[in-house]
Amino acid sequence: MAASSRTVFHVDMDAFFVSVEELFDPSLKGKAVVVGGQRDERGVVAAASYEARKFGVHSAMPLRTAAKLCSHAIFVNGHPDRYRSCSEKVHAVLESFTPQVEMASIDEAYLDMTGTERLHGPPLLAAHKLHQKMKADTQLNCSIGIGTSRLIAKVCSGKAKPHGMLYAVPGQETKFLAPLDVRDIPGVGKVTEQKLHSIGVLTVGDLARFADSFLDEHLGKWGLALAGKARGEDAGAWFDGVIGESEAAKSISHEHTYNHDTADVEQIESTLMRLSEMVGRRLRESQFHARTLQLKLRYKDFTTITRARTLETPTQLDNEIYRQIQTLFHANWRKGAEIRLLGVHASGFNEQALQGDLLEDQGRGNRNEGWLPRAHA
DNA sequence: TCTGGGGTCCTAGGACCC
DNA sequence: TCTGGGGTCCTAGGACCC
Repeated sequence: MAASSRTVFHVDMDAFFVSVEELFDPSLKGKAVVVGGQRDERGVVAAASYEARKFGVHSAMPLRTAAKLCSHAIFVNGHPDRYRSCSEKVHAVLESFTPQVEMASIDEAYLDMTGTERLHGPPLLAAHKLHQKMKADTQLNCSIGIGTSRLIAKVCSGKAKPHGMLYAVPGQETKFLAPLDVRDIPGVGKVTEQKLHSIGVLTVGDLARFADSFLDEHLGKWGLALAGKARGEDAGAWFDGVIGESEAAKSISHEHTYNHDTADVEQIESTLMRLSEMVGRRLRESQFHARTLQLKLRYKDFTTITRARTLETPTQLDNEIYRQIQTLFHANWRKGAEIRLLGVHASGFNEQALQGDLLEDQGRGNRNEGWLPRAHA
């Protein structure tokens, strides 16, 4: 068992956005810093320094709330381009350890370190070297979780923060998971936590008591997989699947929240035009054509609707995108009602392979058989 | 204290087809 | 005469993640 098990690293950068901002402005170091916008703006916290967290500030919290909890905090606008370029440096460091790197987001990655012992030594030594190289090459700290699956490694990195490492030894997974709070499991948010509590499940170990049919009924197939994992089984694709290159994007979207709600048609249409152009530009950059276009509309009272339209011919043209979005808007807007947010979303890229140049899709690997044209019956 | 923006995945119902 | 069953596509909404 242990001999054949995989070694998965989950590498998670510590307070990534804040740390990157500190590189650009060292005077921020050691202070309460909130990244995401100004203290009086509509918006939420994208990241908070550990100093700010002491005052109860955390990500996803409204900026104005953060300002009340921690009035001396320094508020900084986000710089996505800075984070992207730092993320590329992080990626390069990881690739120097193993080619099997999968960036799971801008600041975290899974590494398949199986079979790298001769090169890097046992897991904890390899992790120590990674810590050091990361700091040397990027000036950033990371936390490292080590286990036999993505799930175990991810849970470990969460427990290792900041700037730590944690290794769940092969064979001990069930024991390791059992006492954990269900909320420690990635994918269990507020809603699922409440559902689990209501049926008496507080820890991962508690899940083992329930029959599969019951879990399937109440939690769906994800809960089923988690329970399997809690019992030490391989639980399928996400938990146990191959760690490879990050896959191509499946959707592209842009949205905008107004600082002041509006029902002004000219203003609304110019926003939709701008969002359509942003989506179109990114489609062309990625050489995607989208089949499905979706409008998102959020009213003043936060009620939100989405309306989609699938085209016969996929597109990447600003004008075509805007025409569809504009039509959807006028067919669905409660006329005169004030709008808080507008969004334009493009998806259905796979089908493009049917119309377009299959050669373009070479090198994407052969796992995505779904996008290959089916043989004509 | 009102609640961003960019994503992924899942569910559920209806249409449609065999 | 009271009504199949599976599969796929599409839409809308929602949970969740960083």
